[in-house]
Amino acid sequence: MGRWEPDARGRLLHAALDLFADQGYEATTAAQIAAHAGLTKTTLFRHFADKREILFQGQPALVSVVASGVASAPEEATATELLRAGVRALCEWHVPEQQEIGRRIRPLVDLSPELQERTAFKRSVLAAALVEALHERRVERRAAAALSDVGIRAYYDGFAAWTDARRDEPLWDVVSEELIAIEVALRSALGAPQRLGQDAATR
Amino acid sequence: MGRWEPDARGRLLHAALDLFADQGYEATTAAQIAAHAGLTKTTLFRHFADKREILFQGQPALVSVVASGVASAPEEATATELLRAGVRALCEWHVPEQQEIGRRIRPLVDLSPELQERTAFKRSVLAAALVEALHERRVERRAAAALSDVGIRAYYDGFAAWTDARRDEPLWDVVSEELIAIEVALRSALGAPQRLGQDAATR
DNA sequence: GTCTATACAATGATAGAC
DNA sequence: GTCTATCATTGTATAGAC
Repeated sequence: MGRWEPDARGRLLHAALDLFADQGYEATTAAQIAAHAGLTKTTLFRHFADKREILFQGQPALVSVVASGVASAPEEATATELLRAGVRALCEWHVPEQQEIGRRIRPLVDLSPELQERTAFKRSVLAAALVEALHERRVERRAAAALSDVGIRAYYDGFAAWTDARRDEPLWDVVSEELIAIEVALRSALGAPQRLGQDAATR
Repeated sequence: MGRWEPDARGRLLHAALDLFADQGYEATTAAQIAAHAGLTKTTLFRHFADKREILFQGQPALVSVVASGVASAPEEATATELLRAGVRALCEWHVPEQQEIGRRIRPLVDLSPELQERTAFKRSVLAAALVEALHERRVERRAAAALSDVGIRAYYDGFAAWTDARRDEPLWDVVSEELIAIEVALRSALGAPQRLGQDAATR
């Protein structure tokens, strides 16, 4: 044991979640968060580049997770199989504790444009990493880009559904279903043109 | 004529572009920009919510542009036709002058995480608006979401190609080609599974 | 190697005068 | 619509403490 309480980052995260829930994101100052974690503002900014990053800690790792997920797929994998491998790796990186954290973060993001901005940025960085990974496995550029959008959407929408669900279903189960559903919907929308407003299932 | 030079927003934009090109985005203060436009910092922030927004002025309009583009498509339009109508409306909203402005903004964004963040946010807001518009035209939720991603990607990538090109081709021509190319690539990737690493065109 | 104290520049908000 | 002035907060930089 060192001279300081351990896990400064974790304490800052929980202090932030508590204070944000009480006062809202904007009304809470960095100094307040630091104080609640038994630290000073200076130390907070030694651990996190900015106030928002407290809530997104760990996410930088996702870029390499998705990359190695795709890279380690079987040699003979098709483009959609490579996509599944990448998205699956993302899902398996998450530990059950993040279900609870995600549940607490969501309403904060919904109320704060600043947090929405950071979310959108992280998503775009992750999507770009997935495009690169697919392209390196010889998926053509445009296909890689479009498939990446599909996979990232399944991941985010699936993650939201997962944090909402009380059951402790694995994240990948939820996202995998979402991914398949999107692929089906897209194939049908892009395929033989169908008139809308009719129930396609009845034909 | 009033007491002030007209078009404060336009003057601020060009002052910002000049100073950013010289000193970089971060090294340029809001006060400097305001001074170069013959204004004060206070007035700058009356016109723009923050420093970044100087470069993105006008873009809030795109949300309603894409919505009415989709809404005013023919009754019998298919999902992909609705998508094209929305993206086309976006393209036709842009005036040729924005080709030059886009050319000057891009390198700034490439160097500034802060601007990348704002870009990603605008993109996500636009994509969400497109999803809503498609859904209101009875495109199923997941198909609307995935098609929106395709359309927004075509729009952004096409816009980048358009600003790079010296020719004065209409933006929609560039984006339309991109959109079709993505649809083709995606249909092929999602369709009959194909092994990679072979040239599909030679079969 | 992590924490703290202090000082500092810049953003962005606010109140009141012209 | 613009200006002056003041202000809290973010985030940085530096120096040193344990």
